[in-house]
Amino acid sequence: MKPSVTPISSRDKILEVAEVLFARRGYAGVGLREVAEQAGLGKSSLFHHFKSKDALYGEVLGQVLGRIRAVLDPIVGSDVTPELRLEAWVDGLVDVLATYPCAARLLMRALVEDDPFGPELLEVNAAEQVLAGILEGIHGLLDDGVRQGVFRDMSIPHSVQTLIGATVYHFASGEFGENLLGQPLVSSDAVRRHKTELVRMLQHGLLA
Amino acid sequence: MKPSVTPISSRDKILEVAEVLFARRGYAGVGLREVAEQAGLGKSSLFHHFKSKDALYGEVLGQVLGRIRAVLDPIVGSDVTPELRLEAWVDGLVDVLATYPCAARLLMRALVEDDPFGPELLEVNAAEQVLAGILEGIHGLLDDGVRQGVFRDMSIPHSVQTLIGATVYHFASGEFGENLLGQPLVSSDAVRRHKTELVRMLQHGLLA
DNA sequence: GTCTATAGCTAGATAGAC
DNA sequence: GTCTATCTAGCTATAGAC
Repeated sequence: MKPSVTPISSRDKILEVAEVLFARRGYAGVGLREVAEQAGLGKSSLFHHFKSKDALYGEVLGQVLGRIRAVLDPIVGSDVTPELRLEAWVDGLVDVLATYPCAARLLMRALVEDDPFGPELLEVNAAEQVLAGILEGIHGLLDDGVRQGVFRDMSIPHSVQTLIGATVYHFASGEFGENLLGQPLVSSDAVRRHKTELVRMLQHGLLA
Repeated sequence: MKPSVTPISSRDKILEVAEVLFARRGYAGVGLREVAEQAGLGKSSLFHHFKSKDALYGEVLGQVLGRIRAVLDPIVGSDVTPELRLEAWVDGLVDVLATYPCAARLLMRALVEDDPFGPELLEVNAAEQVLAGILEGIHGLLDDGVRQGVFRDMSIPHSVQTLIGATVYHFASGEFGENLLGQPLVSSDAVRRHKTELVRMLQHGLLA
């Protein structure tokens, strides 16, 4: 019998704990000592797997963005009306953000940074590319809808911003959001509710 | 003749530069050495005006939240329909975020923190109170609208989150948002457009 | 691939002269 | 109210033994 928990490589373990820590306290708020401790390694051993803190951060970000893109790409490429595609896009994004609770915070932190992705670094540029792909997808989706007359005329960039804000921020809001809601952000009830509210807002606004 | 630029106290100068730096790089990303330099003081002199970095951060946050609340409180207390009040609320919030470009970033960073406001500290608790007041205002506004039948039935906390995300995130998105829009976030054109898009979304959603 | 040791620097905060 | 000097502790990163 194989062990029920597959042992993972040190590299993956580092990525795993770094993801949690960067999400919780941001790039500058995390020291590699703590990452190493939680990964069960000496601090210096990190540098065997990642050549710098920036590189580690870039890989963490790229990994998270990759998971998101893997969910959204099939949706924007699917063969249904823009209206249904948008609904599925929101549904998929909310699901993936609720599934990986670090994702929203990492992404929100990155988007709010001055220089969104840090230095000119291989790992970092890769992450940027993935994000660009995601944006292209939702931009194209909205554009389709407008050109087919399904969506009203709109400023697509502003609507993309609104979509990001309404979805990513919500799951990035941590304790604050949970206090507001009175329940965990990722509880199945809260997730369902949030989807409903978003879709209704996108379809008909707030008016009765 | 008095000088055209009123000289400000060291204390105010410190708050001024700290606001910019905390907004740009977050609490952990800013060192007091840099704050002191930009304020034209030695590092130790900061501790004469603020007893710790936490206290300085708390005051910066409280000041910014105070400015926002000063704009929104009269609006939620005004004597018009919930629909018009919500429109004015969005209008006012967007204006104040566009007027003080640090505000959105500081606020978004604070909301995404684990522990939204840091340690149990006098200055920090004050900031929390101001935020609580702002939230109470918008909550009451939405509640009024629902009870009067002007707004559809909704989860008010989720809608508050969506409103925060759609407004605060947008102005906190810095370079990323400007690249997406192709123009400065706070240009009068972009601000006008964003207001229009938000109000239309809140009123009628995206559908044609 | 992991370790100890350490370099070189910066952090927040304090003491005490002026 | 501002300064210099200093403390302790943290940081990223490297060198080199095992």
